[in-house]
Amino acid sequence: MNYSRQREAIISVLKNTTSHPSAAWIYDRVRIQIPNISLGTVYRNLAALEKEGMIVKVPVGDACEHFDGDTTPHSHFYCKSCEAISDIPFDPSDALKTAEANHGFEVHSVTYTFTGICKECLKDKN
Amino acid sequence: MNYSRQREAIISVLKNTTSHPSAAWIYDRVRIQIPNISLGTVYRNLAALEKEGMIVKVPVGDACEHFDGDTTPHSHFYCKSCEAISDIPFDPSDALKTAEANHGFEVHSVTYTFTGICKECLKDKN
DNA sequence: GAGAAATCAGTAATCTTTACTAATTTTATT
DNA sequence: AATAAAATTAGTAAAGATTACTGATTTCTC
Repeated sequence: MNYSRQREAIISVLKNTTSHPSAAWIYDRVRIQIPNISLGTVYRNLAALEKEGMIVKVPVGDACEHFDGDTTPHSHFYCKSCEAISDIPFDPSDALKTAEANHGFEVHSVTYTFTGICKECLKDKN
Repeated sequence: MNYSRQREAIISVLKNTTSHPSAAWIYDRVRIQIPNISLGTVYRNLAALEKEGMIVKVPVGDACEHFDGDTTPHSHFYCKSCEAISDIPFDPSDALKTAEANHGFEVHSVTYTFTGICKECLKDKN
């Protein structure tokens, strides 16, 4: 993989947020530095980085894909109300070993997603 | 929610497969019974059934959404090679309790997705 | 059976993502 | 530093998934 300024900027955006952003959000951020970057470039690089294991996809079941620059073992919480994705320090790696041992799969990653209503949104309801 | 023949057919398709199908797949199946059903009807009913908790979304990070008629606690394995989604009898409900207790979220569901290469695809490689 | 509410079929529109192409940038080599 | 091959990009077009809309049909309640 050759160097590119665009890819560096995308990595930098992803490594400096905990918001698990979509491609569109990343595009908006990167455009501050590189105003004429193409949305296709963002998508292409996100796919390449995911393939290399440098970033992680976080599918939560809303309209679009989300990405995470933090590849250490942890879990996610998706709020159905405000649609935010937050981290939960829950290491799923034990389950990974169990799955490989019991089912014969070659497991590359485990995504553990909790869905519900977050603390802030619960507050707003009362 | 009023009765509709279309919704019954959709539920029936979902309850009689373990393949975690997409809306398009469900549409094709239901059309055998109801040839002029509309794709929009399938989407609308899937959303309504999911809201009611009668079915479950299974986001795996491919192009489209998948659905599961089995709402009992279990987990999923997504094969990156053949793109099949299979069940794993891994009950995530303990983790749910942990998340609620430690983080104050109101957790509605937990999605535990393993991603990798399934047994059959591993066989094909050799 | 009649009226109100819910649902539907069919179509159009929207949104996300991918594909394509000619131009630019990077890398390796001299 | 100049050069050629390979990788990457911007910009645009196309594809695919999902939602929105409208007038007609079906379901429910009385």
